[in-house]
Amino acid sequence: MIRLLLADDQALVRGALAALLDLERDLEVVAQVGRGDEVVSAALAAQADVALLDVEMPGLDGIAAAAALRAGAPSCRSLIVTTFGRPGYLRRALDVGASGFVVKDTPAEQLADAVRRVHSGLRVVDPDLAVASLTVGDSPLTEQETRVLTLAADGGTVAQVAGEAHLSEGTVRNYLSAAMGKTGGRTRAEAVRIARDNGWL
Amino acid sequence: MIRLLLADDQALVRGALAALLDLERDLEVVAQVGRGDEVVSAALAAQADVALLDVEMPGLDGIAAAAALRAGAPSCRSLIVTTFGRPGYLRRALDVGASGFVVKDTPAEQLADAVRRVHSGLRVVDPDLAVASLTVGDSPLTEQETRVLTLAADGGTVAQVAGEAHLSEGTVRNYLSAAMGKTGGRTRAEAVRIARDNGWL
DNA sequence: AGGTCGGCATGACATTCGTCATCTCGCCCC
DNA sequence: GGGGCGAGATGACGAATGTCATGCCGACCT
Repeated sequence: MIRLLLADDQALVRGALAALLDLERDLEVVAQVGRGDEVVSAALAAQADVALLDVEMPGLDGIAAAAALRAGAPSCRSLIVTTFGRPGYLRRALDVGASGFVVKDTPAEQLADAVRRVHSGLRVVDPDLAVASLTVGDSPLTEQETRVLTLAADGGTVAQVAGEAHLSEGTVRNYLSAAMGKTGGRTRAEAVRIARDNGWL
Repeated sequence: MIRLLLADDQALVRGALAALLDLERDLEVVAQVGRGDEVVSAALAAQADVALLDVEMPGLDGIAAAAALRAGAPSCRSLIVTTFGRPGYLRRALDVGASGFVVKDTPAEQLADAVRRVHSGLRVVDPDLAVASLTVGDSPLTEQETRVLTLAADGGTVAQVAGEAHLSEGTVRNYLSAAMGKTGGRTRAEAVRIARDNGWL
């Protein structure tokens, strides 16, 4: 009997996944949480074998949660289940010790198999995404560029970003300029979009 | 026995919802599609009573699909099930004749009840969203403003948008300026964000 | 000590943007 | 025919943005 933990911020999806997986004879959902920062404690309390983690979650994102699991509950393997097939997500997830990465586009029948493979120590990776991850490569952005770009992502002015980042206004422009150069975007907004699509944010 | 049609572009979510709803004695999933433009034909072929429609779908979005259902398969009621609780979505969905609107945050147990209520002719509306819809109101943007803002949404420059829209460069700026005024955003990107959050795009 | 390098700031410059008043043209209405 | 009206265009102007060269400073070699 494989003991499962579900982490997804959408209660409906969580419950539906639980229903789907509980249909399998050898699977058992023993915990559900809606926030990333509750994953480790729930995994410990429920003695979960495998954690299904969404990437977009309040508190702690799924990748960070996988890292926390690795540290705090090493016997629990993690399988990232996410809406967005961003190459950077896959790379970061594997870097952090996740055992599997599945996008929500995959047929429902394959999920249980993915869980079993992960539980038996194998790695499960979406093949399309794997090649995308290779062609796109790692994020070319430095830490600061990422930070500034993230702050600028919701459309604030340079002055606002400079204030939030405790940087000079000119420096912010420099970082944004560098980020635009590296992403190939001609505009700040375009750079944000490209970085998002690649999972670099 | 209530016959259900599921429409969601994410196969995993679709399958999971099917598993969840099939647990109920009086519910039966008779069709599943991954695109909005397959909804009507599938509903007719399967003689569905209620259609669960996601908003974000390729081909035709869930709201347009609900409208198409109203016209092409009037005996099938539609229940919008969406990730994003955008007030504008709710309003448009109701305008178009949808019988219910549920966000994916709601507990899984309530979904079956929502389906039953919709089937019996009642309307199901998320109460929080209903008040939000009242306070936010309808989109203040004109058709052109919406179009230009949508084109500008992915970060292109004014010249690009002008080319795609077959408008003068100055006119584009005028529309963007108007859109920023109406949304309250100080920046083009911010206007995009606000319009998106309200479901005006 | 000297040298190099990365993070941050500064200043100057050409574009681009956001704003506004104004003009044209087609359309509807009386 | 005349008057309004809305969509689109134009032009001008100040502010914000994108780009680049340069200066400063602390860290880290050797």
